[in-house]
Amino acid sequence: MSELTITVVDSAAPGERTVATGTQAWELYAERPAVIAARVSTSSTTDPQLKDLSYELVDGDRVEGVAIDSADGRAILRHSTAHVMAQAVQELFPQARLGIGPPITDGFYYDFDVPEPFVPEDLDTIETRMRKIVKENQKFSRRPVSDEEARRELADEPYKLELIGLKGGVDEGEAGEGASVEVGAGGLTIYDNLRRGGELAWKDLCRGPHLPTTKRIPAFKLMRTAAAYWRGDENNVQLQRIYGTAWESKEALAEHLHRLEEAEKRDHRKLGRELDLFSFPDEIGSGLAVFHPKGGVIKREMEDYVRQRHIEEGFSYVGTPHISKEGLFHTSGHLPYYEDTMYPPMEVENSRYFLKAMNCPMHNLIYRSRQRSYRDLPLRYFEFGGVYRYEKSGVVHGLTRVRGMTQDDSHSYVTPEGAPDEVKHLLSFVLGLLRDFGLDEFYLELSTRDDKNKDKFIGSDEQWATATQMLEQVGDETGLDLVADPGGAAFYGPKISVQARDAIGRTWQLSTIQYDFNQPAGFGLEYVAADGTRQQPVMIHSAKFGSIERFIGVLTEHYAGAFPPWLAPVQVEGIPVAERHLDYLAKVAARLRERGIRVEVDDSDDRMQKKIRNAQLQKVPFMMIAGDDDVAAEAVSFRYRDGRQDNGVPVDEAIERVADAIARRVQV
RNA sequence: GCCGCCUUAGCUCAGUCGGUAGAGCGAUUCACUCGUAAUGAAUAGGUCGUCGGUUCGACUCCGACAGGCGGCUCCA
Repeated sequence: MSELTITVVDSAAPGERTVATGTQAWELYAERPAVIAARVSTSSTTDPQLKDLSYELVDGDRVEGVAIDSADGRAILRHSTAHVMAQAVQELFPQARLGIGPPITDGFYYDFDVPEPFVPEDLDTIETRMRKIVKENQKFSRRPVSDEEARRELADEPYKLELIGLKGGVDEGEAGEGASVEVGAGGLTIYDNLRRGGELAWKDLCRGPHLPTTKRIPAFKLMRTAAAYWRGDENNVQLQRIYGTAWESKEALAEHLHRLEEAEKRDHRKLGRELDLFSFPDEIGSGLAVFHPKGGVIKREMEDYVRQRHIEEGFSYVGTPHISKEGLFHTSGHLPYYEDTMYPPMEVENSRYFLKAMNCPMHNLIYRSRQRSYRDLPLRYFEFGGVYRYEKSGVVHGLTRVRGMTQDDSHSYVTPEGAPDEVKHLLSFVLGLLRDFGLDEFYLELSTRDDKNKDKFIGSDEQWATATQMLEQVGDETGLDLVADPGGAAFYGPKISVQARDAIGRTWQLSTIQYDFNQPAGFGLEYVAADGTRQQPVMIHSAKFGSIERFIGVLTEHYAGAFPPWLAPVQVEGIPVAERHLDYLAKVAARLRERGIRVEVDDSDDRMQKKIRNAQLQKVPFMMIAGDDDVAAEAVSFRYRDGRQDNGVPVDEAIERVADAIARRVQV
């Protein structure tokens, strides 16, 4: 039994004191957890319930209490729940062999090798068994073992044996955030689940830490099953994975499930149908979006604004075709890397044509169409380029992962010395644009070359180092968090990408700024420098939204379909109280239309309450209602999406109010 | 691409043991003319995803394909 010291933070008498050591401490902890006032957050110390839920963090021989509602605490809770699940699975399916079972964001999973995949009913059975194990209050008992002992004890677990062989090299935490649950690093440990009286119920090779006992799991639920490749490699066998979630209280679990429901309500695929924005007809093909009139409005408004902003920032709007002979993609260097993600080529008059998957090669040809001087630089091209990528069938997802998309693609050609300024300029431009669309929480990601697989990337060590360093510096200057993404670079150069957080806290990779020293070489791009010599420009790729389709999907979820007025497909819905007010509203609507405002008047024979409901469900920002009182006063009555009302607003003022909200691009 | 699940009216979904189908919403028509989230009635609407197989008979069982969903892998 390892040495154990329990330290206590007493809120009444500040300072730590040791209350027990060794076996005595273990017993004290297991039997009377509430006695141990653990090191919990200020808000929790007054809550006896939370105190009771605090648990130990095993770090060598030292034990500290940690609040169960902290990030670390939840990770340990979830990992412990994963153990309980694995125990339940092995009790019910003795043939099941164990993979790994780490905590992830909001939950946990455990992988199993089973003869038959789990069916939904199995989850219920497993969950029931888990509740029994929790109720039994089994003790998680840590036991350091030698390699040999571990091999002997886990002889039936081939995957665990493989992990032992990789001691120190496998990190279960890799699969998600939260506690890093390394197997091995400092010698192996086995966790025994002991029933009352010390009878061994189950064991697992694991570094821990865990809760003291299973009863300390307050609330959990199994979510779904899925297949996953062993150790994440598609050449390996697929194991059956069960996902679950666990929380510090029943309430927290309920809140989590509620959040999932809310997220589901804003799913752009659902809203896209309900708001009649877009569809994916089977007849056209997977991942190929069709925009309906209302989605078309959003797309057009977006594109118009984005085009205007690019022109203001010194870009020239260009246009290029959707297909090209294959030679172009050889010149650019793309073909060997991406042929399997391009649609198969078509043969025409002895040439092979590809649907383009990127626009840069064509922009390079515009650059090369005449001689360029250093005085011309930076030269900036921009277009909405339709590109097609033959994504694997299993990855297509609504508008966020499609096979045909419109990239807001731009390329800046600069002198090598001018590159840092250009990147800086692009970065601030991008962030400004995203803010215009209501996104204002960001962090940056710096994607660099994978130094272990240098052959996957073109260019010299020095080129990569210089470019990477430059991007890093510019990224740092924004003051935003800069997260490293080793190996995530394009084959032609490193990139900075902007990750934006949406209204419910999810992050999306949107803009990318990519440094490219390779395509200019491949295309033989040059400019005449001040000294008359020919020099090679640097090319900087940038997409502000990645793709228009994807961004519309993200915005739909961000706004939950309630687009700000300037983007709303219908900006004003005219609702007559009775049929006799229709003519009056039609005249008001005509005046709105003169101002370029998108207005509809509901002339159906529904009751006004129903019309309001319909407009509300369509998330129209302004409902303009007119009845006898309004007609008499030459006024209208507003109802907004949040239910606010504003009665008897004079027509002139009402029109200005709507026009103003649209012009200012604000949310209402 | 891989694993599992799913596909019935425009939408959301029922459909028992293999004997060719139902509801609500929506649509259409009629009546009602109403002050801030659903007025009432009637009518229409289906090769049960597609193709093939088993069967006297297939929405139902089997297979292939297409599309979708959840993951894995991938994401220039």
